[in-house]
Amino acid sequence: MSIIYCVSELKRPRRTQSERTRASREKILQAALEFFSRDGFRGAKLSEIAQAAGLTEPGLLHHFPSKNHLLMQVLDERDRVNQKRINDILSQEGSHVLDSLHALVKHNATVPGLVQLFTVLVAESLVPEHPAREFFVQRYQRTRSNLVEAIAKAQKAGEIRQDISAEVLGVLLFAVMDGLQVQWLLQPEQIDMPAAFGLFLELVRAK
Amino acid sequence: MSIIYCVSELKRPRRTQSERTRASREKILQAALEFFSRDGFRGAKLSEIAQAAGLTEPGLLHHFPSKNHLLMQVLDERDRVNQKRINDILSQEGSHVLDSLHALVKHNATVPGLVQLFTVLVAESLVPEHPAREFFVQRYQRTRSNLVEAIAKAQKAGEIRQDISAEVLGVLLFAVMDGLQVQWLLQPEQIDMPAAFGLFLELVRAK
DNA sequence: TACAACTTACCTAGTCAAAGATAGGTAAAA
DNA sequence: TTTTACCTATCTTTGACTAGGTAAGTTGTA
Repeated sequence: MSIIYCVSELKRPRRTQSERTRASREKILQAALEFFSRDGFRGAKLSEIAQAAGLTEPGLLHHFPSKNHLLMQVLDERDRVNQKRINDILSQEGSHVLDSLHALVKHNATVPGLVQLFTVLVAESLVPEHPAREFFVQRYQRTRSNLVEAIAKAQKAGEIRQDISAEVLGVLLFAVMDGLQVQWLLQPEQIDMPAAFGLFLELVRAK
Repeated sequence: MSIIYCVSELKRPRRTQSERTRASREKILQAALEFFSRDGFRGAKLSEIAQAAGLTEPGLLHHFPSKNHLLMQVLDERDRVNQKRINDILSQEGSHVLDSLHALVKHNATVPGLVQLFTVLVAESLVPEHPAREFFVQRYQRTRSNLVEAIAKAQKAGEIRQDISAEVLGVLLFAVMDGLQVQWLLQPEQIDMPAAFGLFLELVRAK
C-alpha cells in the first residue's frame, strides 16, 4: 500500500460519487465567490480558488471547464439568491417598497464581500468582450423593469410621489444604491450607506 | 550611410531633445488614457500603448519606469483637468451649483471614454493593494468636501432645500452620478443620464 | 566655431514569472 | 468493466521588465 493510497484514504471519506461531486462543486463555488469578490475576475487565481476548496487546479477544472465558466456559475448562483430576495421585496402586495429597499440596503451593509463582488465585476464587465457583460446587461434590464412596476403600484397606493416618472425613478434608485456602495467600499468607516439611502428615500416618499 | 540611418532620419525630424521628450510623453499619455479607459488597468497592455504612441515597449518604459507609474501619471493629468472643471463650477460665487452640476453631467455624456476610465478604474481600485486605491480615496475625500461646502452655501442662498444635511447630500450627489454612469455605459441607448440626473436635482431644489 | 565627451532617446533581443489549460495516469465508485 | 474524480507533470501564452547597444542631441573647452 503506497503512501499515496494512505493520503488518498484520508482525503476521501467514504461517500457516494454524487455526494462527492456535489460537495466539491459547492466548495469550489464558495471559494470562487470569495476570491472573485476580493480580487475581481482577472485578479483572482484558479490555483488559489482550487486550494481553498481543497483541490488542485486541474481538479477544479474537472468540474468547471474554464475560468469563464466558473465565473458565470458563481454569478448565476449568487444572482438567484439576490433575485429571490429582491422579488420577495417587490412582490409583497400592498407593502412598502421603499421600506423594503431600505431593508435591503441595510442588509447589504453587513455583507461587504458580496457587495464588492458585484461592484467590482459590474465595472470590470464594462470592458468590451468581458464574459460577464451580457449577464449584467440582462440583470439590470430585468430587475429594473420589475422595480419600475412596483414603483408604479406604490405611486397608485400613495406611498411614492406621483410627480416622478416611475421609469426614471427606477434608474435613479439603482444608481444611488450602486454609487453609495463605491464610496462605502472605499471608506467604510466614513460613509453611512443606509442613512444616505434613507435620505434619498425621504425625497421620493409621498408626503 | 546605412538603411538604419535613413529610417532614423525619417522617424526623427529635426528637433531639440526636450521637444522630442515632451512630444513622446504626450503621445504615450494619450494612448495610455485610451487603452486604460477601454480595457482597465490590468487589461491594458504596455505593448499596445507603446505601439499606439509610435514606440516600442522598452521605448515607453524609458519615459515611465513601470506600468504603475504610467497609470498614476495618467490619473494625475486627467484629474487635474477634471478638478479644474469642478472647482470652477463650485467656486462661482452666487451661481447655481445644481445647474452647474447638471451641465457637468451633460458634458460627461459626450465623453464616454473618459467616463469609462474613471468608472472602471475606481471599481478596479477597490481590490486590496491596487496602485490607484489611495488616489481615489483622496479624490473622493477632497472633492466631496468641496462640494459639501458649496451645497451649504447654496442652501443659505435658497437654491437647495434646507431640510437636508449638506454632508449626506454631497455623498448622494456623487453616488447618483457614479451609479448613473454604470447603467449608461452598459446601455447607452436606453439610459438618458442627464435627464435622470435632472430629475434628482429637482428633488433637492428649494421650491 | 570645432570637436571631443557626455547624455538622452530609443531599439533589438532576451529574461522571467504567472497563470490558464492539457495529457495521461490511478484509485474509488457504479 | 466502465465511469468518475482527481492527481502529477507539462505545455503554452502572455506580458512586464532588463541588458546592452546605437545614433542623435547637448555641452564644455580650445
